[in-house]
Amino acid sequence: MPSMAPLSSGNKNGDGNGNVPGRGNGVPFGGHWGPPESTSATPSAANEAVGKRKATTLLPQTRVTKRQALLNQRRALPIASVESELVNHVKKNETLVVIGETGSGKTTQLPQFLHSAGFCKGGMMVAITQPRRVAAITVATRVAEEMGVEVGQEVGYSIRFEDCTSPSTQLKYMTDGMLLREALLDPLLSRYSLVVIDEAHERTIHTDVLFGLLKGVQKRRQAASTATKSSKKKAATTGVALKDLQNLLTTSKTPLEKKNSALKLVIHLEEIPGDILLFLTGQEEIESMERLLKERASHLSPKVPKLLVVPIYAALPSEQQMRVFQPAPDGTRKVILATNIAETSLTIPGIRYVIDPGLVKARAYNPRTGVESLEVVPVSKAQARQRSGRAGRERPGKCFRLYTEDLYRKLEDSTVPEIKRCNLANVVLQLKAFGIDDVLGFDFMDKPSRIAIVKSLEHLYSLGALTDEGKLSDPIGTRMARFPLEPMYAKAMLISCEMGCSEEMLATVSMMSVDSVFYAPRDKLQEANNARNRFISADGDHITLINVLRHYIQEAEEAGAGAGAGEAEDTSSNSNSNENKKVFKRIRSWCTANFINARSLKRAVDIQKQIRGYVEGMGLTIISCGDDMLSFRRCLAASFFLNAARRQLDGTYRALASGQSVAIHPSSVLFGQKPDCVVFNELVRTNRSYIRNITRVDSLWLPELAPHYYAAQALNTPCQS
DNA sequence: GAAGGCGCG
Repeated sequence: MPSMAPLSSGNKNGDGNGNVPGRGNGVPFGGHWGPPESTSATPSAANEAVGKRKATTLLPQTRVTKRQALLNQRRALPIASVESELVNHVKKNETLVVIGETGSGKTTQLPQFLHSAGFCKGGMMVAITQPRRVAAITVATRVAEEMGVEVGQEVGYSIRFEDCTSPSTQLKYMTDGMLLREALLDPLLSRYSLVVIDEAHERTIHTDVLFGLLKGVQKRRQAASTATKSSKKKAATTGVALKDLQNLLTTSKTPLEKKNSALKLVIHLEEIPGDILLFLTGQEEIESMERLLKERASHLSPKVPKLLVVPIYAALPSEQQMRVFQPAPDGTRKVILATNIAETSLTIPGIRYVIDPGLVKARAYNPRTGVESLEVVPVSKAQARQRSGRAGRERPGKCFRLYTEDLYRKLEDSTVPEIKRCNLANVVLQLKAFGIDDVLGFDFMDKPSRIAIVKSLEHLYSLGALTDEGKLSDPIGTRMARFPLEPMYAKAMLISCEMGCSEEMLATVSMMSVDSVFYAPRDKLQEANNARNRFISADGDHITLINVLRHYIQEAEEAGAGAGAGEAEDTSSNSNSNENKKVFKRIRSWCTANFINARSLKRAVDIQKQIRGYVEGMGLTIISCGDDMLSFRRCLAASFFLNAARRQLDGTYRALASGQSVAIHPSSVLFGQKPDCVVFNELVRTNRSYIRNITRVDSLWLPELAPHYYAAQALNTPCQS
């Protein structure tokens, strides 16, 4: 897979005011500083350093002069002037919050300062966490280059499916989720002298759990040893540097008006040439805007620059995603229609104009009903700044905000931390596995609501992961916590091993753990549906997805991959041999022909392989039920009994656990069918409440297979149609 | 009757 996202902090456009204030204990996010918006930034040492870097890396040079050039660049970074001050603060304080702008050198330089200061002596490491995998890889690679070592040696990285470290590794870049997994095996994180939590302002769920956990680790390590320094945390807010950026504020109010304004703005922008980045909320909005823009652009007078409209969102197949990086032909203006993927996850060079309608689709969670939803909500001020910062990275740019200055002032300062907006079942299971029995009393930086935690405890108890005393059960709970899966899927794996269909369940949980493998653009919906019919099972989506995975692996084997599709792609990406390229190409075209998202499916294969290893590591065996899909459906009922729904007299469905009315999602193969009773994997609310990934079951199986949950309920009355 | 913001393990 090509890596998509140049690291944001790799783009050096700081304004050169490189103050890096040290702060005392426990004052995270004590302030935010940086240049005010709409101000011109003066050229600075940091900006000049960018030019030098580009020039030096392009010229063929000897290794020695290249290192010298790298060293000069390092010295020009704002953070370089405060190295000794920073190191002293780290030595003096248990916890340090470092705030500096994008490009000031926090991510790449601070770890090297710590390395020079001796924090990696005696086999100890410094961990630096990142919210995203690509960032962990690119930063580690960059730092290794600066230190003149091979990545994986003194400087390494660790992400899911890829451990690029060795016994000599001293600086270890890793995803925050990966450090959490490590903490399960080594609760004192005894191999690390320091932990640096980068991009802490993003407040991912993993970052927030780490904060609470590290606070406990500090206390226990202090108690265990007063002689050694304990772990340190660094929280970094990335200031957004705006170069000559102006904000044009209009008065649109409703999303529809904003859409029209955005449309008009793109068409009528009489600004000097430069690409436009328009933020929209989702795939559907992007697809309709794409149609509208193309239609209008075809009627434009020849005097106006032509428009090249390029969509980008996470579910788009990667070949199409790559189009945003291709420069527009001369005389053509590129217009990128993006979701918030373009906010942090990928940086598109050459953007001169950003149009920000001020809306974003955000996850919301109602703990009372257990329903997750995606709601279109106003962005926060921090998000608005982040968006405007995507323009003018290389030269002056503009951001057009489609809302009034008054509305901007009313926006929240920052986005609500993720941990307050989602289902906590997995977090609570992990905390229990860390030995934290009092989850309600856990030291969260922002505490989720009591009801959200209690609901998660109830959920885990229903799955048998907790004892009556609320402790992690053994072996069920301890085994569940070891899987990198949602608790319900982890339990499903364990049950399937007893019910003789673990091979099928392994395929199911792998497919459930990735974004939908079916790619269905609006304009080719019929074609996509026809393609899906090749795999369809009348029993529902789970078996349909198993069929997809089986066909894929068979295709890969026929293409000459030997041991399976995962192996095929692994080899092809690591090798340049023509044979592997051919295999890779054939699998790709099979995916395209079947409207299958190759990236998602590849990921499912990787997960399948990883989970298989975990199951076998527990001494359990993976066995297939062959064609006995009845057994498998019974196993689905036994596993997903909390997510069962029955058809009502009026044709709607009632979710049995919450009692709420739901409908079968149009993406389900059972859409349009009228099964009496189903189990499902997701309950999402959009215009109405939909259930997704559904299998037809017999309602009598529920009290039979989950008597502890259904014994009291009368399910033996047949549903009338 | 008609639809999937972004990540991480």
